[in-house]
Amino acid sequence: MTERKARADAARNREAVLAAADELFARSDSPRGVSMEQVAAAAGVGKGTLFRRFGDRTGLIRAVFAARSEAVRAAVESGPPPLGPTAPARDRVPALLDALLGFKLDNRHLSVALEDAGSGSPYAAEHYGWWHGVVRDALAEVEAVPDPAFAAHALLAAVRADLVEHLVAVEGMSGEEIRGRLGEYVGKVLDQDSSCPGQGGCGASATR
Amino acid sequence: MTERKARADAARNREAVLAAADELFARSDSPRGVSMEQVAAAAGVGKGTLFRRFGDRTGLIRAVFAARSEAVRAAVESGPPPLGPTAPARDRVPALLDALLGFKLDNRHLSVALEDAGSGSPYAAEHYGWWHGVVRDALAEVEAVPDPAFAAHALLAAVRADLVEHLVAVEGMSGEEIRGRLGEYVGKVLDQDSSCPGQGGCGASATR
DNA sequence: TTACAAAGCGGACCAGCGGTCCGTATCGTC
DNA sequence: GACGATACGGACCGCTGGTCCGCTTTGTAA
Repeated sequence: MTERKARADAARNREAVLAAADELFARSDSPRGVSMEQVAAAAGVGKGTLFRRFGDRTGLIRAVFAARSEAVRAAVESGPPPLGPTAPARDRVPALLDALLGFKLDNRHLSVALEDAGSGSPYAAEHYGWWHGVVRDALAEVEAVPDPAFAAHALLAAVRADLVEHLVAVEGMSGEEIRGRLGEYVGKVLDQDSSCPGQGGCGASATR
Repeated sequence: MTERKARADAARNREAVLAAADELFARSDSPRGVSMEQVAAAAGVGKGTLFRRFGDRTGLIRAVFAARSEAVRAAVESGPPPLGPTAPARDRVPALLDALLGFKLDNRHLSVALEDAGSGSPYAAEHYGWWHGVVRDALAEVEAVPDPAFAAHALLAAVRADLVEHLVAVEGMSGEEIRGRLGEYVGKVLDQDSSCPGQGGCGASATR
């Protein structure tokens, strides 16, 4: 009925391609170094198949990326605090960014590939729109942030894949280091200056 | 001596190429749509000349970009406050970011072209390293910022060319609007006193 | 003014890419 | 087993960045 009779080989090939592409992107240093022909060969499939199923190179990358990020997405959409929607906004924003950063650290090459995917900017991808919406809405509940939409863009920019890649590969930072710095930075954006008037007023406990 | 006399035609061609490329990138919607052959043709020059002088596509783009940004660079390096080095850091940081944003607004397409220039990430360009250094050093003089190096990366990321392009082209924001929002945002990162109220105050402020 | 190397030029040429196309093999069904 | 629908695959195309080398232009020194 509404169900299209999916052919078995088609489904199998789809999986094979996703797996092969994932593998190749992870292995390769430069995403541009991975050609569609290579992916096809690695998956044991013809080039035509690849393009028919995914449209173009960008479509393939997006599909692989979507498959990989399913878990994080689920955690954000309906997981427990602090990532899930029930968490208080003040806690959720850092958690969201940390989760996204963690994901990019775990899938560096793939993430870079997605961002420089030929057609259109990274901002055109549905993936970005989704993250921006989530972060914006969470920020909107934090009074100290006057412009949630812009702040969301700015914060998300701080975890751009190529920046993360640069910090790791060129500046030699560890994942944990980056997470720490990002946490501090996000905290700075979220905290309201009004809560801490004058200098030296509020000292005391450095909650870690 | 060490100076080789530059041939007149060589210099003339160089200028012609830079001008033609600048023009083409400014006109074209997508930087990838501008081919080296087009640039060569527009400059009235052979393709070989182009590659001999600039090495590769990335080199060309960087050269055009460098020529364009000379003025801003000079203003930052030895201009009057608030952009120049004599300005107090607290005023200079917003000024720097505003200047960079302004430049990207004025040279949107070229900036996007530079960022997605094939070889290497945007972070590999000398241009980025320079900006990062300036912003980092200025931030270091603002006590409220615990990690100038990371904060500089994060702030610079907020004015990435493709983000700016997105805000203008897709979200329909005006240049002035963006400047305003950025100003607010930067202020948020810079403000705030060095200490915070006990409870959940300013995220993790672990001195390492 | 002429002669002559060195510097520079240009466009034919190449390998490789993303993407298309269509004859052929495979699948699911009756 | 037969048959239509569906998916396959790789030859093929246009175009790109980049190379190469015979030819022209330039600056200089006689």
